[in-house]
Amino acid sequence: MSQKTDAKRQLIIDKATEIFSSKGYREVTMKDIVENCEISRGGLYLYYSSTEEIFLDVLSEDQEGENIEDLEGASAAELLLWFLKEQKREILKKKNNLIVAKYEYAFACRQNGKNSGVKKKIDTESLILEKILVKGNESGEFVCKDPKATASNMLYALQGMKVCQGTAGITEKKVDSELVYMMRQFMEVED
Amino acid sequence: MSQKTDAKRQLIIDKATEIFSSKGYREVTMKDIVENCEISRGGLYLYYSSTEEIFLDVLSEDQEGENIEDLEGASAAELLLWFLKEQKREILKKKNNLIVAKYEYAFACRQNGKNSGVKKKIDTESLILEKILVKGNESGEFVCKDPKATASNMLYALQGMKVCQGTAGITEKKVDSELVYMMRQFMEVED
Amino acid sequence: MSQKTDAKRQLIIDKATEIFSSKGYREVTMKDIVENCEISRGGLYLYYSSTEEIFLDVLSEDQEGENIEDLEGASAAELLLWFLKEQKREILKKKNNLIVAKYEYAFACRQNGKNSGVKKKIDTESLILEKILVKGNESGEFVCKDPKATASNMLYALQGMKVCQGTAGITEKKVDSELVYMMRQFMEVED
Amino acid sequence: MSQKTDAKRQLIIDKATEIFSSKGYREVTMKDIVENCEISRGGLYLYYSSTEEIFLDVLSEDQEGENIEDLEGASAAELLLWFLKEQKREILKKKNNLIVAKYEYAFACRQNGKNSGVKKKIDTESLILEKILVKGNESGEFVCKDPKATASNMLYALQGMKVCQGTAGITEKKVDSELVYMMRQFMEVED
DNA sequence: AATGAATGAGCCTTCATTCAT
DNA sequence: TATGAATGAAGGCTCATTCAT
Repeated sequence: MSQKTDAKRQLIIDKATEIFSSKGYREVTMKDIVENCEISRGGLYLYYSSTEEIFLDVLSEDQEGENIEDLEGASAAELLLWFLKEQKREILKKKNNLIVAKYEYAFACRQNGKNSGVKKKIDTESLILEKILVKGNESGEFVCKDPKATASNMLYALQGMKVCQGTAGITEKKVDSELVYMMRQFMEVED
Repeated sequence: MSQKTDAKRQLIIDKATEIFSSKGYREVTMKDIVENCEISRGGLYLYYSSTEEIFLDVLSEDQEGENIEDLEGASAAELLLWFLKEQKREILKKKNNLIVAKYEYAFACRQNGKNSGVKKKIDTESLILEKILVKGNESGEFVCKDPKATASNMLYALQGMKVCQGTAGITEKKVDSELVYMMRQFMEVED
Repeated sequence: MSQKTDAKRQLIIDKATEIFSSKGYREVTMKDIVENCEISRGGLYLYYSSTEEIFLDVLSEDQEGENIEDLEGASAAELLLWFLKEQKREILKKKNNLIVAKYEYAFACRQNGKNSGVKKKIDTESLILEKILVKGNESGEFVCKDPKATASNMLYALQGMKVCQGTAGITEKKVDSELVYMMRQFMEVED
Repeated sequence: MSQKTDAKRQLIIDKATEIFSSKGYREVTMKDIVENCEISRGGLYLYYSSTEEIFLDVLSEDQEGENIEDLEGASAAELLLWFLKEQKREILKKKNNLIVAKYEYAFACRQNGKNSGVKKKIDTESLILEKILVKGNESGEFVCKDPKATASNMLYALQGMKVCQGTAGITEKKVDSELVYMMRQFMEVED
């Protein structure tokens, strides 16, 4: 019954998302998962054989639906705003915020010599941002001498905010002012 | 004998530093420590009663000697260079790099409602950097409209690089170009 | 399977009863229990998470079936004999005698500020005995001026014998002569 | 330095008495002793090599000075009062009450097949009490048909009160009324 | 005599994983 | 598929006891 199976799998992922979001990655045990999904110990192993496997599915699920908005024909400024809004949403998300879990997972991968996909994700985002900046330059919306460097710098700052959210915490106001600061480097922004 | 005791304690901290640096914070067990220091299970408990206690001492030790350089009478540019050099050193440090462990600890603290001291450290660094920028403005070395915002932005970017080092990895070249990018915002930099 | 589970639980209680009866309460470890039931270290924790929990179940089990006899319509003398016979049985019981364990547990509880239930048990027994004495007075079987005080005194003496059994030991003959002594205070007893 | 040695030994016994009185016998560790006496771990072993050894010395010390009163030429009633007062004192003693520790020790001994001396102590007390009763009979102070049985019964009741003190607790009023009840069996007592 | 660091055994508890049903 | 009892390894912690100084 693939359908039934999928429903079960989905249930696991949903509950696991909550768990990873509140406990991070390393702390979560198979027991945690079992006790929160309506499933038996043995049953869970029919679907997943480690917290890592589960986490990877949680991640895929989490990334789906990020690009839902239709941005065909959008201006560079619109694209940029959308991009930063997404970033802001991720940083400030109250429920099911996986930032800490992601970093813990990435740390664990690096220590085990595995590839966590973080590098790839950063590279992708970097490219997107760079393209947006280039487009803005061309359309005259932005004035950005070195789009590559600017994109890179922005991404590091965004990562800094994310990690800050997982440690000291960060307020929406702070995030906003940081985003404004970034944008001012290449465009006019009203406060 | 306090001297002997201190030597032992130092040995523990030294070995623990290596361990935390290679395994991060969460994964490390008292057993790991025991097996790497020439000490017995019970013996370790004479000095420390948890990995957290050990880690906190490792941190103190790690932070000692950061400010050794004599910076009396230095110019703003010199101070800034020193500050960034310290940051760069921390990011790229090959041996005993505690970045990952620090973040894992900070994450764990946040989850347990403890204070990891990260916020305080960031605030302090932010203040230092801001003062340097103000000083540079006054001496005419820098042109920086909003030192507070600039300092904040730089620190996030630095944090981003640190966390990147713990996940995807980062090259010296990349760090350098980021630092140059930052500095260009308020001063002339040759490549 | 609840049935299978119950069987296991019963096995644990049975073995534990033997252990507590031979080692008392304080000395018994989870390891002792594990090694005597055919169960694994972790397995035991599925049923009980401390020796105290196990002991409390051992006690309940031990007290079941104490009141089996049908005493409806019995005379005061019959009731008294039944009561004392029960006490005698408890004192002299060869197998699975939990007297020492009970006292050790009660001591431990007192030291920890917990309620061991001993007081309640004594109060209950005191009341039962008193009622029997009153009934005997009314039916003319006994002549007992102060049933409350007599009941209290008898219970202390019985407790004294119990504790004596756990320390110096006591013979059946001795118990019998004590019981006879007590009864003579308010009724005719042939040797 | 036998003198110095004795002082140290005395210190150990004094502190140990407090400890045994608050923790009972089984729970007390060599560590407890060490930490409460001003002595080193190794030092303690120069005097005693187990908690049992220490406890036995604590007991001897505790029993010394029990018979200080001069009872030469006392009447049976006086002797009895003195005896019961001593018992009452032991039961109600607030500070350094070793009742629980004694029972725990006696239980432990019985389980190990050792002789705890409890039996001997009871026999001795029984004999003393019996002699007092006989003497009272002869002087006409008491009317007690079977002094042996009465003595035995009284001692069990006293033991019952002691053990009760260690478990449920007992009030002075209760002890008093029990003592009065006992005495009424063979003498006139005003309330 | 005295110290207290050091040892290692022993018990506690939790967890990933298996397996009979 | 699904269950959940059972296992045993792993790590945490404490304690009696020893030993170099």
